[in-house]
Amino acid sequence: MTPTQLRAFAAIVRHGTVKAAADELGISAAAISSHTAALRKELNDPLYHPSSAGLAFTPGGLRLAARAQELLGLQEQTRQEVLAASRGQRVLRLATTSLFAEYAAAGLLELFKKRANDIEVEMSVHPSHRAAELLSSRQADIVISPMSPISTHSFRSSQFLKYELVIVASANHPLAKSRGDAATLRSQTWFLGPSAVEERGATARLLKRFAVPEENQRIFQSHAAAISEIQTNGGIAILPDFRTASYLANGSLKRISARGTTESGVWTATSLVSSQTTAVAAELMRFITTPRATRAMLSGSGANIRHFRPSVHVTLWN
Amino acid sequence: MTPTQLRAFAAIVRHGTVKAAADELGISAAAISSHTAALRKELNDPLYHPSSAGLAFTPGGLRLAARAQELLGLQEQTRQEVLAASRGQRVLRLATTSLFAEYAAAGLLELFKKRANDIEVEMSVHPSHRAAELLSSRQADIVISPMSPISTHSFRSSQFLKYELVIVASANHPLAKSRGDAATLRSQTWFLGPSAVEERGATARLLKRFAVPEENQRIFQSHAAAISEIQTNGGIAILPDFRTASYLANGSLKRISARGTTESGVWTATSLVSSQTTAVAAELMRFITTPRATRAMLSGSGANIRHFRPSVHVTLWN
DNA sequence: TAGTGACTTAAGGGATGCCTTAAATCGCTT
DNA sequence: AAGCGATTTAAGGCATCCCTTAAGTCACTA
Repeated sequence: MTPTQLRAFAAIVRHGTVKAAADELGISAAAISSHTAALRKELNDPLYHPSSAGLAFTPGGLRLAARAQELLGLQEQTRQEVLAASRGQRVLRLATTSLFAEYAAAGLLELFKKRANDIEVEMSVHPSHRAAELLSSRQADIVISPMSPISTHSFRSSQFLKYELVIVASANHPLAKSRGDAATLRSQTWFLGPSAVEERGATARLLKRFAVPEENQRIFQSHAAAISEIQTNGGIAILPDFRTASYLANGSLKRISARGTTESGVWTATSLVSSQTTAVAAELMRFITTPRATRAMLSGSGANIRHFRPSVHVTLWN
Repeated sequence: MTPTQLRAFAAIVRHGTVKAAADELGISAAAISSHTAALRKELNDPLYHPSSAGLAFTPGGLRLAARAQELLGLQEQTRQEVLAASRGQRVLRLATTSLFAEYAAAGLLELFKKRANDIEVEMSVHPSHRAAELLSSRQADIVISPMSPISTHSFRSSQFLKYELVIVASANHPLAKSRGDAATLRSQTWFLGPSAVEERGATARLLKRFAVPEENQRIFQSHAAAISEIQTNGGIAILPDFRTASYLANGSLKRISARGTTESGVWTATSLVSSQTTAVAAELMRFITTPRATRAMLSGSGANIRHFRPSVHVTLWN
């Protein structure tokens, strides 16, 4: 699966014929075909075959078509990023869990970016058990997740923000008035964000404590979407305490208080030791524990236009 | 930038020394070094150099480190996907705009997946101008976006859902009571979702019509997050009409009605012509226009646990 | 100052990649 | 049934890749 082979296959896909692909790349049709042959052998799939209406791709061929383009694009992007980096463009790659990304990251990053105006920040969401792997393979400069700090000869951690998850319901929910017991809570429909997919972490502990059956869990693309659902559909949801104030103040949500309806966690930032990490990452490690940073995370914010590129990708399977 | 070179470099990054990388791959240190030399030449960057505390990577080297791992991972994933496809695993790749992904996709896909239980669905969000490119390069089987249907010899479109964007504010917002004029609306803070980043489309038309200055626009990671902000922070937001009913009913939001505060669009599904597309895609093209599908999109839903893998990636730059 | 350990460069051989032309195969058309 | 257009296979030449061993460079240390 060399780049040349992928380029040839991608050209076939784009043009629909081998000949046109050969013309585009300026080589003979036979050369294209031999690249295909190599791919067919490696992947053990015919990929496509001629038919009356042009080429007919096999399911495997269609999968490869999609990914080939992606692989080549990623390679080109890599080239440009390395070039940009050598020209002095500084990048910070931040990996976080979904709850932090949604409720605390925006405020932190907005403030941090003001301090170093030429910096580019990339934030991606991962399950917390990948933290060490992401750092040591250098896929992220800093990982923020709710784990106990790991201190080895290669990692450096600092805890910077405590939070509590609480259970909330809409103001007119029956449970908002009477204290509910565990069985009642378990039988509710729980409207959850992506953090419910994680197997560890505070959300998972809450779900486990109440033994919420899977059929009572509905998961949404964002925590905000889940909260929005309970305001109209009944049911209950989980929210960090520092984001409840405004809802409680304007009366749109009520907090459910029963035994064990809160669960606390501490967000921890981890990076490689300073000799192995970037200057920007070390700077954020220092900054993240300052009171200003804490205030920014707790208050949150939205980004300004033109400087914000979100990317969403969702997979549903069986 | 061949796979072999990337593997060698990734091993150096993981282990921190050339020798250890050579041992892992079972080749000599000189071989590793020659791979590095090739990369250095191609990318025109030294990538790293020896230092007292192990290897010190250049900024470009760190960028490459991150991407090399990703490239290799994507390649391996491709291999497995092609294999799975040849075993009969069926996949539908759906590309949509951000508004559809958040407000209509969940209900549609949940229902569609019930009809064909072994199917895997991948949904990704893209700007609508990439529709044709995504289809013809086979990166997506179906594109859903608010465009006028394109009908050529290679594409097939059908419009399936009309929607209207309306402007909303929290119930206690001053504008909720009095009719506002354009100047008043323009001076509000607009809390927006990712759709505001697009240069065309209904959201962009609304922002343009009121000439909302950029400093009044705050963009959030999801439309739901933006809506949640206006309930406590004042300001106004944009919402599809079919999602307003529940908010209006429980009084948490009010619709702002002034001249030009609505903008309509039609979501259109586009695929390659049936001879060029997959059976699953053709099936969704038929299904999407049925009344059941319409109802499902308008009512929406969340996915069941274990069958839902969201992925978030956000870039902030200057 | 010589030694040591780690990385890089040089040289060389075997294997593979990539492209060409030429021939073969296959499906469709006249 | 022959012709035609398109794809594939075969054969061969040239370049490149990939690995090895051996020598060179450099920083640190005894």
